[in-house]
Amino acid sequence: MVRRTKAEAEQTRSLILDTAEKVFSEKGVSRTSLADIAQAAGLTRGAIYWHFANKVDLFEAMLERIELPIESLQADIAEQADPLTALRDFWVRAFHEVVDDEQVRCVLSIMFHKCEYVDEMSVLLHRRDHTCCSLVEVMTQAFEKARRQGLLAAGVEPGLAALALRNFVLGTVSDWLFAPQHYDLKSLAEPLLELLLRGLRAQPR
Amino acid sequence: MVRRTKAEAEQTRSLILDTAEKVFSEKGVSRTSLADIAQAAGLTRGAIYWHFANKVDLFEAMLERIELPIESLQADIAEQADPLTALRDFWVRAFHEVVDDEQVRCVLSIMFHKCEYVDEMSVLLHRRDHTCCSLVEVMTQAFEKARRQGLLAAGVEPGLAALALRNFVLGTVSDWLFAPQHYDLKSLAEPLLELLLRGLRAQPR
DNA sequence: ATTTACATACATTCGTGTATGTATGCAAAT
DNA sequence: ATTTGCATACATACACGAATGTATGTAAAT
Repeated sequence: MVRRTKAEAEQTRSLILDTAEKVFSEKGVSRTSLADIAQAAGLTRGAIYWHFANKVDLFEAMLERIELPIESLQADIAEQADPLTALRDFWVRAFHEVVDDEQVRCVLSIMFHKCEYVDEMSVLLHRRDHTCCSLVEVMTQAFEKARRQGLLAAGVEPGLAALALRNFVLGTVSDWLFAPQHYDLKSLAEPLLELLLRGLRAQPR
Repeated sequence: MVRRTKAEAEQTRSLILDTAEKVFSEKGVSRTSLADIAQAAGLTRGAIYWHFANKVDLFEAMLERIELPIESLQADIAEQADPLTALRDFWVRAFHEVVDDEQVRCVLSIMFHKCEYVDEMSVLLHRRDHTCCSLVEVMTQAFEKARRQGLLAAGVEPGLAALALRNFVLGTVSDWLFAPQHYDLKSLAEPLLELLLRGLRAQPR
């Protein structure tokens, strides 16, 4: 291979990132060398070092390509009449995306089970921390809105409910990715979330 | 240091395991060398290689020292009148133990955030898989018993409820261990679980 | 005297980072 | 329209440290 055009170079960059997702998810981040990724991509380490400073830099670039659409969740909550249903639908869609989108599934399984949260990965640490906090904040707003509308069951604290829902959602994705063959997340997504939310909705009388 | 008595040797074995817990949880499993552990324990690699075949063997021995008391949960469910309350109390105690017992906290944080679930760690993989399945089985029995006793809300499938509760519980422990300073799990353990279970209990009328 | 419980020393492998080589695309100068 | 020059996009080669596994040494316990 020799000098390619700019567009082709961008293509090999994407190829490296695509390959990294696969190899990382198979061998784990720390057990895969840059030579492993290069070989799997049909390149050499030279190509990787041209596009990325080192393995951590490549890993971070890989993470950058997917993100949780929190603003979208916030918009859903603001727009829709029933914030609890908005929450449910958002997470059902998210679960469906996890099942259907191989890239999302791959990267999430890396983040949950194929990497180590240590100092060296400070970007990863802060990303996850930030996402966790944002989720609780936005979902707390949803439960507060529900309470104002009389849609929240009595005695349910919005902050606590948001915490519980976050833990449940992340736990569900994590556990399912660990053993996807154990059950069909796509068909159980809505029933599972409805089970959680049924106790939080105000009882009609 | 030279030849110690049998009891002293067992003591250094424990020292190695204790030290491994700490160093693994600080640096991550794959980033810590056996030299790191030996130095932190005031020993040399020779001592580690005497007691363990290699790092994976040491890691597995470390895991062996803690286990989830599933039989205890099964007994609680069988003995107590209200299986849902038994479930709640069991997990509240478990959460409290996570907060109070440094060893448990340390090893769980390693299992959740400081190691990679890849082929090489097949023992770890099977352990986690087995624990997850057992949890769902035992808790399904609890929900089935509750249904027979008329304590389960209508329309709640025991298997689905067990799955939801497992995901919630593991997600909660995982998320809290990731950032323990964010909230006090000890005081929130019961409210969180009660929040989950309130929707699953039969409504009195 | 032999085995135990380590410490020490050594060889080898593996991964990284960097330095260098090299063929090509592109842009300006002629 | 060529040619010239340089930057680009990699491949190749090399040097280094780190970690592993093993072989050997050694003093004490049995």
